[in-house]
Amino acid sequence: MFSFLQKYKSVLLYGFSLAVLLCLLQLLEYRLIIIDHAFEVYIACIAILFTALGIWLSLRLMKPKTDTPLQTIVGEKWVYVKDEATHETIQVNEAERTKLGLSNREMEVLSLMAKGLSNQEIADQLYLSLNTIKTHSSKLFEKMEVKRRTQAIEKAKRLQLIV
Amino acid sequence: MFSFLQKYKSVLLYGFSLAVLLCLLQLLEYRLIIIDHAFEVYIACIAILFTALGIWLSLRLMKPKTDTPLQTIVGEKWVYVKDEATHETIQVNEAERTKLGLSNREMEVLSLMAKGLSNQEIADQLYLSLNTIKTHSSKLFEKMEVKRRTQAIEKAKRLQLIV
DNA sequence: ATAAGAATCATCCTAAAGTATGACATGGTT
DNA sequence: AACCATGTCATACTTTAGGATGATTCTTAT
Repeated sequence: MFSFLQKYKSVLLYGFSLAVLLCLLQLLEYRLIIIDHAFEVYIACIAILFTALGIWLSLRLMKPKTDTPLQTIVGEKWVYVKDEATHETIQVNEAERTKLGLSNREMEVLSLMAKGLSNQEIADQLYLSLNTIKTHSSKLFEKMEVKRRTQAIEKAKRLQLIV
Repeated sequence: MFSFLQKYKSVLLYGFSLAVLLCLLQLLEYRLIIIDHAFEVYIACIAILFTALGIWLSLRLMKPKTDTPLQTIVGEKWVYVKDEATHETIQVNEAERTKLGLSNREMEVLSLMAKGLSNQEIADQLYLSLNTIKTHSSKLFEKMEVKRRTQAIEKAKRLQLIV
């Protein structure tokens, strides 16, 4: 019963406000029926009002589909980590990281990837060989079950492995 | 004069149909005023009609030109999304978009890139040639002043061009 | 009516990314 | 001591990405 109300609350609200509006119109009707010439004005008012209602309604009904975010995760462990590059504390989803079994270096490479660096640039930044970065990224993709660095970035951001 | 008609033809059309509708209502009015009890029905008809008009109007005015049909977007799972330009995928930060001068197709390609798709997958998705996607992405990088797709994704997310 | 931009596709070429495999060193675990 | 995960690097190879340029069609704006 409660969930029913929850689910259809918007519909009920629309219905209710429509009813109220109609009641108001009824009231107006008896007031205006005396003034014979005001009829057209009355009709015009109704027309405008309900046009507006229609617009409002459609705008309302269009929106709700968009605000369904991907991550509404509850009850997970969050860890605060200091970022060497920017010295900012960043939130990382440690649970997902251990689940995927990503090592420190792999995380480091991943976050630099997400910043848009090429493998060569990552190698320069970490004072490593290009081949090493390739190895890391290959293992990374394997563990994350993705094929490309762009997929890795997308998944990492979605799982809040990186920020 | 002709271009004026061309430009505002939709507005004029709306105005014209509204006028016709009102004339019809006027006609109905004189017919129904005799049947005293049908007044409420009359009002209800008007209300429904104009609500519908409002909905129709707002739908029309919301999406003027983008006639991109139903799209299938690949990720880890297959999701069917109706891309209407105003919703989730495109046009989050319109100001930045126009500042960079990104076209509709470029935005579309950009958002699919950010989902982790390869150029070939994007081409398949949009029923376009691989070469076309390459052209789009090249122009995209030029306009965004980046060198790689990962940089484009990073910048696009930072500027909220995409979600 | 013409110019401009958007969208499409092609070819040729280079750079970067990604795969596969092997090797070696190190630090912690059993 | 033997084992294992991690990290490092290399070679060889395939695939994908990206740049440069040109051409065509279609819509839109001046």
